[in-house]
Amino acid sequence: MGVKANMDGEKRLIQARERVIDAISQNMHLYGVTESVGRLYGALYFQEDPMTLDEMKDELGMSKTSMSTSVRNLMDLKMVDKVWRKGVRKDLYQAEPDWYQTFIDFFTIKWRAGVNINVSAMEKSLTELHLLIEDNETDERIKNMARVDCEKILAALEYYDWLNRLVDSFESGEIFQYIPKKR
Amino acid sequence: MGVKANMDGEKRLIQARERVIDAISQNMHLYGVTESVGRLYGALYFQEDPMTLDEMKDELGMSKTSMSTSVRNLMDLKMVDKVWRKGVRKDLYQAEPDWYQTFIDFFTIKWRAGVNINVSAMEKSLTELHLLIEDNETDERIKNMARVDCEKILAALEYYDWLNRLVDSFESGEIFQYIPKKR
DNA sequence: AAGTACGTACAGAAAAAACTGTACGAAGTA
DNA sequence: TACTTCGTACAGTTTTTTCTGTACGTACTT
Repeated sequence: MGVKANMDGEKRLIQARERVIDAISQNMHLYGVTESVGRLYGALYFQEDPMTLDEMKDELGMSKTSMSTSVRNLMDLKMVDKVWRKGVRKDLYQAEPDWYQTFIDFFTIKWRAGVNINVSAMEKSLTELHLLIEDNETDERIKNMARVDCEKILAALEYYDWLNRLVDSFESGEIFQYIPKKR
Repeated sequence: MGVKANMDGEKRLIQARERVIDAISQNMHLYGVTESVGRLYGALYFQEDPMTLDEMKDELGMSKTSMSTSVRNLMDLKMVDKVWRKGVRKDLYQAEPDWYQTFIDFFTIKWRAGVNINVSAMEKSLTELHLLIEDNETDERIKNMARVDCEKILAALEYYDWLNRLVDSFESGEIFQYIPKKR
């Protein structure tokens, strides 16, 4: 078997990987993750061993600084873990291989953040609107607008309660009772 | 009741709205939607009547061009509908008020797009990897790597099948059997 | 048919973000 | 203790995205 054939085989392998990595990063980009960060996750996913920052930098042809921030980004999303290996001084990172878990972590993190932002703002505004409605000084027209706004906010809060319960069922794995992993 | 009190009431109302609108736009920003687009959705949500592009432009203090593209953006996400009103020549837009539906549309659109991107890339690469494995010319080391990659891709495809079924349960409303709207 | 209002394509300007290189602190090594 | 190695904070640059103004096609009005 010639060297040429090997080279070719390796090239074909890399190309097949690259296509999938591109798709992964495009996909992640849909949810506001940089394509570079997505490619890094893809590279880590296919890499057999955990990688150091320097290896990532060589693999993606980017600066070490970028690798540092990108990998931290992925860690925040729980898509990558730092691993320890005896005798290795550098930090090692590996991709979380369980995509079910990755999906759940990714969205529960974001959804909970969103719920928190919105619920606290809405509760605060709701209180203010009630004060406004109960205030005798308030113009009747304004009162009516405030009442409508209260209704809208209450409807939204009800939805956020639902979203919270959805997230709970993701986190607890209860969702897999309803939508099983394997058909 | 003095004019001053009215003004004040209106200001308080607007402030309460503004806080919620900010939270909404921050939230939407988490998923890669521009903050301006988010604020526009928020404005439409609280506006009692459907709005024209010119009204939006005045409300947000931005160009009409931006309103045109932003509102189209929101329509693509099914967060805003164009409505028709007798005798009104301008296009009118209103926010979809049902947040359950908005949530479902938003994520099913994105998830389906992601599934399609990834599944087609993975199937193509999977075929190529199988050819590589079956090719006698291929170096054994490469074959082994290809086998590992195949496993990873198959695991991912299984996950995408699950995601597709999850999306189905969102679209059909079946999810509300498991996670009911009201407690 | 001429005039006006409306929405959007497009090119360029402004703003935001992603990325890099330098510098430095922490932690290991000799 | 002096010397490396490593990771990241930060400032500045590059790239990308967002936003605006102009211009034009369509459709309504007179």
